[in-house]
Amino acid sequence: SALIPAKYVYSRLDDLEVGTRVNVYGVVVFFKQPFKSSGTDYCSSLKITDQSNQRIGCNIFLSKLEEHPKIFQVGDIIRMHRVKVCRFNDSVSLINTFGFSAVTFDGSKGEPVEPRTSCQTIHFDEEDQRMVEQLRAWSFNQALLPTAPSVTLSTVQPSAYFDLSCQLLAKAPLDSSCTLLRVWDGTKCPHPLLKVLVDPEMTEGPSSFSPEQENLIANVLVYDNHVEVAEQLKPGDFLRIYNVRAVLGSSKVPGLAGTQTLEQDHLAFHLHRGTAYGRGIRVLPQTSPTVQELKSSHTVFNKHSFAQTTLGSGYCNGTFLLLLLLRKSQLEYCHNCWDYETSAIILLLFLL
DNA sequence: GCTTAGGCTTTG
Repeated sequence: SALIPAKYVYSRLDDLEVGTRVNVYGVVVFFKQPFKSSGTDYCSSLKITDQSNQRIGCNIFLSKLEEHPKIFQVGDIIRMHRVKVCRFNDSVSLINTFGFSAVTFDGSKGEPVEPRTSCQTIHFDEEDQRMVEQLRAWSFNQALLPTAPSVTLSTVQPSAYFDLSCQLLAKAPLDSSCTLLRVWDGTKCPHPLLKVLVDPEMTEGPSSFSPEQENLIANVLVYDNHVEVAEQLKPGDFLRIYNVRAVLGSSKVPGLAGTQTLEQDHLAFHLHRGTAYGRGIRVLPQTSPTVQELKSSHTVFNKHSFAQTTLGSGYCNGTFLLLLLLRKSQLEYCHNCWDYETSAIILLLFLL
């Protein structure tokens, strides 16, 4: 009867028989955010392991992005129902089949066991609770979770590849294959940050910020396949940008008909084309520990909250810009500097 | 309509 709850049996990863359809639990040791395949679906590519120490590759094809497993970092735990065991070359891999479902969990010992899923009605019982806790304990002993503190704008080393957790403030397409994401994480980068000149008309979100804010904002250039993902992002979103590269030195920036000059010795951030090394962008939910941490440990999100920096309309907008302009002119009078940003503010004042 | 990808020796 449909009223009898399903009892799921989970296969160990060293006990997968090619051709069968199984349910599995595993710790994520590698993953790519869903990307467009050359077929009709998005593909999530990941590798998992369990107490058997086998490492099994999985490919999940689903047309709807929201149905893909919500994997945020290596060490996350994933449960998959109805995957087919395949053989590719000489190794066993898993692929989703009809009725597939995936649920993920934070992999840290002691964290509450909260299933992450887009599905409203998931099966989750005491056995699942136990499975997650056992995998967490095992994974902790195997040191499968990243232990080093995450890299921030204040600790990033030039020429490093790293995962950046941040808030998106504004974005602008620079050309057909490159989009600028203006982000901050609440920390101050010790290196001067690359400035990018963009057409305010093309910018989503504020097109200028106070000088104090500008000092905290990193410009991330995302290329090719990431442009499409960037289009879906909204200013205010919390993001993790995977395998972003910090580049110190001169940077050629596309846009404004190629007029942007090289800026020497500024730190630029690039998300290169492709999905190698897990390159990609993910929106983090408000409930994620990372977002909670960003909000609580860095007062910048409260002091200069996004709502306050977002330009409204009419009178308030004009007042905000006027104050911004006055503050800018005070700050810059001694430098005898009247930059593009100031000109843009004046232009906007006239338009309002 | 029943494939798609099958990490990875990055770099505008």
